[in-house]
Amino acid sequence: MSPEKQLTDVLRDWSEVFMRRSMTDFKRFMTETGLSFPQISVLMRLFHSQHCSVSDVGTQLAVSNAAASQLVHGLVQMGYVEREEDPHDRRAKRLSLTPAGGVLIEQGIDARSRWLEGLAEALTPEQQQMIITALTLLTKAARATGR
Amino acid sequence: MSPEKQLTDVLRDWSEVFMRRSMTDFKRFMTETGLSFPQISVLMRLFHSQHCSVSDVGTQLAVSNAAASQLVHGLVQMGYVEREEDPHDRRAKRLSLTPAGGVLIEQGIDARSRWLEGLAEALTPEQQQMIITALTLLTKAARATGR
DNA sequence: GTATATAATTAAGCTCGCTTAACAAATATC
DNA sequence: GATATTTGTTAAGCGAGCTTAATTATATAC
Repeated sequence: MSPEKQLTDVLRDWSEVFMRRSMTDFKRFMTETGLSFPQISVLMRLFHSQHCSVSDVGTQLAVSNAAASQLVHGLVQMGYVEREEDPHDRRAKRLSLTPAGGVLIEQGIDARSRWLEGLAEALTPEQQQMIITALTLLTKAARATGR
Repeated sequence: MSPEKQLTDVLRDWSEVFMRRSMTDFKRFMTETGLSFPQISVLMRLFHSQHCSVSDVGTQLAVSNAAASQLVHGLVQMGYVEREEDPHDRRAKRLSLTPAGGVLIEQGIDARSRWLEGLAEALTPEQQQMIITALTLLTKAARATGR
């Protein structure tokens, strides 16, 4: 078997395990928090880049501004998101997570981290080192090919 | 920085890149096929284990049997799923993908494979070899810790 | 200064997928 | 063989999220 084929295979294998785990984790997170997929998407977006606008959110979720606005409205009422006027453009709103919103998303991230830590524990230091090097390469390559 | 911490960090980094890519790919797949998230979930389930029942589908998607039945009904009408009587229990139906349904899901899988292949090409043979070894270890560890 | 474009919101209406409840048919249980 | 359980389906109704269209307020272009 060619190395390329072999690599694609192990990548696909790993993807499958990883995706399955992620999906079940995500579903659990949804039921635990009572939030929907689009709602969590918005919170994640704000977690990674604070102070974006309503239209930014709409663009990223590929929905209309109206839908984004409604979504944000709900999250504001739940106390997870704050809206404030953009000082440079008073038409626009700068969105950000409230402390409660931040805590919520961090809890989701922590859950995954714990799984990853458990994974690390199951490996010898040499194996860990190799995986660190390998994943660093892989991530770099993925970022380079990403749009 | 401890190796465990370092490993968790690179894993998280990789997760982020991988998840972002997967999400956008999945969304594109949804719009291209015109299928919803639950519909695709059903097809995926049938792709990985043919001949399961309606209640199996409901259990896996964590919805009622009624919802599963309706979902399946729609997919049958679209020509992606077949229902046939279970020979051992005439109450139950054995579900399976039609050829059209199989082709559809394979297209989705192929799209991801092409991305992974692109990744492989960007690496030297030595790097590829190391990643193969590393990911094999990681997948094995992940399967072991999986519930 | 007037006209046009942009940011966000609101309202009305639609589709989906979910639920519960009622039901039919086949199977298990006793 | 009578009763209870399981499997799947249908009907009615609900809520979430999307769309388009209309509205308001601000910013930009000429």
